[in-house]
Amino acid sequence: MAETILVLEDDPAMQSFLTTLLKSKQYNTHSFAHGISALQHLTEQAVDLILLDLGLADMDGQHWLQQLRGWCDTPVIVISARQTEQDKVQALDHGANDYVTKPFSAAELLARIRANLRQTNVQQQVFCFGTVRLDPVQRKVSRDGADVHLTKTEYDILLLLLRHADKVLTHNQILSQVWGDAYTGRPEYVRVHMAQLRQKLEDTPAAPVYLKTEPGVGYRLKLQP
Amino acid sequence: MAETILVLEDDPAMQSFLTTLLKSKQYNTHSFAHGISALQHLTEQAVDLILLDLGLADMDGQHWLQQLRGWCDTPVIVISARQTEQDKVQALDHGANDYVTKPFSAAELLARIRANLRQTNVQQQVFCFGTVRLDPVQRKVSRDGADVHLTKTEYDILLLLLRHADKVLTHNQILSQVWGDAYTGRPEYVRVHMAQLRQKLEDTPAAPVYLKTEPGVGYRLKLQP
DNA sequence: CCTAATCTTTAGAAAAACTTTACGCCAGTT
DNA sequence: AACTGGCGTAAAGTTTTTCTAAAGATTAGG
Repeated sequence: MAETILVLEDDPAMQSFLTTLLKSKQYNTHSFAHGISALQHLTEQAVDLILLDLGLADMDGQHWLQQLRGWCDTPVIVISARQTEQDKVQALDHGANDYVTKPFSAAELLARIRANLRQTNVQQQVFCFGTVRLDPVQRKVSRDGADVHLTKTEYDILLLLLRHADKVLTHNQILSQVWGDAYTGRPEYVRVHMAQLRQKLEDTPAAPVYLKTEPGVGYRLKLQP
Repeated sequence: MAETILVLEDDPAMQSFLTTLLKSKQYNTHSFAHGISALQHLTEQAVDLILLDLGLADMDGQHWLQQLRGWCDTPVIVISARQTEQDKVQALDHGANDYVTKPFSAAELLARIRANLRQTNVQQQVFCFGTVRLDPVQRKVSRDGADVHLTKTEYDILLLLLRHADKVLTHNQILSQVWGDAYTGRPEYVRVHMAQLRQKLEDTPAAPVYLKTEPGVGYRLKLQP
């Protein structure tokens, strides 16, 4: 499953360079030129990593970062032409996870992206809840020790929920991660497949203990009943 | 509570510089010149962060890192005189969290240390008042340690009040933020849901201590009773 | 102290959201 | 060409949430 990276960069040439680079490595990208619209997007949909150019036109990048950190822990890599020590220290203390100065090499940026994504994905081999186990390496799911066959869609949804265990995922987050951005606004797709997952994984599908509905919002996978 | 930093560096002058710098910032330090002894130490005692000089005499730093990552997730900041892109990419892909090239500024190194320590301490923002806690990441609310179920509207109102704690929010501000601009002028919507919130969160809903009414204006959430 | 406006609380109606099942289509397989 | 499994669609039935309305309490102002 591809990770999603948000790019906040107001220079069109640079934005295009970054998105092309990221897409060539199979990342999903969401690009924004304005701080406001990026923040708005993040409130609606979580991403796995953020690339932030400090030199934004509409607001100060440092200030943007500070604001974001009030409520969001997503890793942020700052990209900036400014090389002074003070800029770096300030950005890192405002919550940046890494700082890259222009000009930078594409390979180094990609490596730093990988390093920052890695620490998010808790290097857990097997995900568990109740008697259910999901092994992402073997792409296998079992319940009470017996293998359970999941379709690709079901598996993708379950893995997404497990990667964000105990958090609520909105219908649109699930749709865009599993089906693709073009499918947002079709919550019924998710519902049908959630019903299937409950049939296969819950003791009492009609009264689910782990795969919980959050009416009006989305779904949450609870690790504890 | 001071964090402990392990320094693996075989140049005595550099090691001394680093430990002095770290101690001046109240970090505990454990210094090693040999990869083997550092590994040995780590098996016995966990540290919060590792500073690794790639130019070790007794073994290759890249290889040391690779070995460590087999069983240990502690953040590693690599320090190296080698500036080539290939070295950086390799170290980051072997599990380094950050890469600093010599010569570096002390302030920048300290800032990067802070940034890397920060992401370990899962310092997720949580809003609190009385015994009530709201975790915006998990979208969960608890009271006296027990989960409290809030509907979407109730949750949205509470989060809005918490984001503007101790300030008065007018009915119309709440309506436009939670329902949308088209709903201003219907204060009764807010009232019914505020009553619900009090039922769920206040000890004596009829005499609220936190969710206060400002007659004629709106509501205010007081952080202190 | 009286009045009008504002507010709390409850209950039930209405709306929205959700679950579940069934069916037809499509792609890949036999 | 028929079979199969997986998916999207639709519809019926259920649950949850929200809105409405009304009765009683509180507040602000004269």
